[in-house]
Amino acid sequence: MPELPEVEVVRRGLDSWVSGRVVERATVLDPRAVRRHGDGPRDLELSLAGASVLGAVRRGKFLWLPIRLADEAPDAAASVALMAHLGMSGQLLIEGASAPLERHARVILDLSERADAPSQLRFVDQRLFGGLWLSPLEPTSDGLPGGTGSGDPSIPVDGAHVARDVLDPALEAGTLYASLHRRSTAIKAAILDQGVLSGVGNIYADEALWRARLHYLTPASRLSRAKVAELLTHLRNVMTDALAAGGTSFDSLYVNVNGASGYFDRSLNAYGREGEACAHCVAAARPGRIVREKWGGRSSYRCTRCQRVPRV
DNA sequence: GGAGAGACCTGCGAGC
DNA sequence: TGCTCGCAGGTCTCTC
Repeated sequence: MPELPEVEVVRRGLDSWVSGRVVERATVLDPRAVRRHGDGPRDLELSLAGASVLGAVRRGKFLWLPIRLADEAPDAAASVALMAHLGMSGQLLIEGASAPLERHARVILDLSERADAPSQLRFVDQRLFGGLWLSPLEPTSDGLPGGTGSGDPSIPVDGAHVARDVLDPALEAGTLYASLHRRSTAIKAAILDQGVLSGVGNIYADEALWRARLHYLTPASRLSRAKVAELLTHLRNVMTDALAAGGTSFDSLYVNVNGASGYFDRSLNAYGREGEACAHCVAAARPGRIVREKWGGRSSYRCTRCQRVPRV
């Protein structure tokens, strides 16, 4: 399932294949994929027709394409963003118009001709947790670029609630500590909260907590400033490692814009390793094993020995 | 305002 | 063989 590294791989693909092109036609095949567009699928189709794509930006797991609408001046800055969230199973694929339509294709954008690039951007989503919609751009609250891939201090209204993500150099450990220090909730819930820091999903939360030797139920407010800085470093490292590997893929649900899967799942130490020996413990000749536990409606993986249950 | 639970959604595998 | 059920999980909404 797409998390921050996977979304960044997709963003880079969109930036190279879609930026500078015009949407000649938008076709919504399944209205459920654009349900977050308040004015309905027909309005989305009409708004996108003739719009120019000016880039590809990401904050956390939210992607957006700043666009200039057809009725705006050719030199005008983007006033609106085409938002995209991949949810659990979303894919944004660049394909030729003659390529067979995917079973779960939901939206098709026909793009202006470019000799070296296919002509369609397709949004494919099996489970429909993701979607596309339009959102107006507004200035960022801190005057900094809105996200990765942008030099422009603007952000979509629908992305303004999302905190800066793990790979954003503007996110500082001190800011994260101040945010966590106010929370009595479990550390895993805190780092999954996109309003605290963005881009962390279930897989990488478990991996970073394993690297930091923290139990997922440890109260966020109990972490020292140094431990928060260490956790942020682990989060950044695990994301960077995953990005270098092209993302994590357990099945065909996550692919880049060319349809290729990543291979970081082979490097995971906690997530999906139920019953296996913990790598920390193997190195220290201890008997720790990875267990899977249900928490918050989803699975959490931890080592029984180096991620012990916190004392209440 | 913070925290937790439930809903959304579909394909797959297990169990009967 | 075919049916039912549980599971996977990011985000939003609702309730307390």
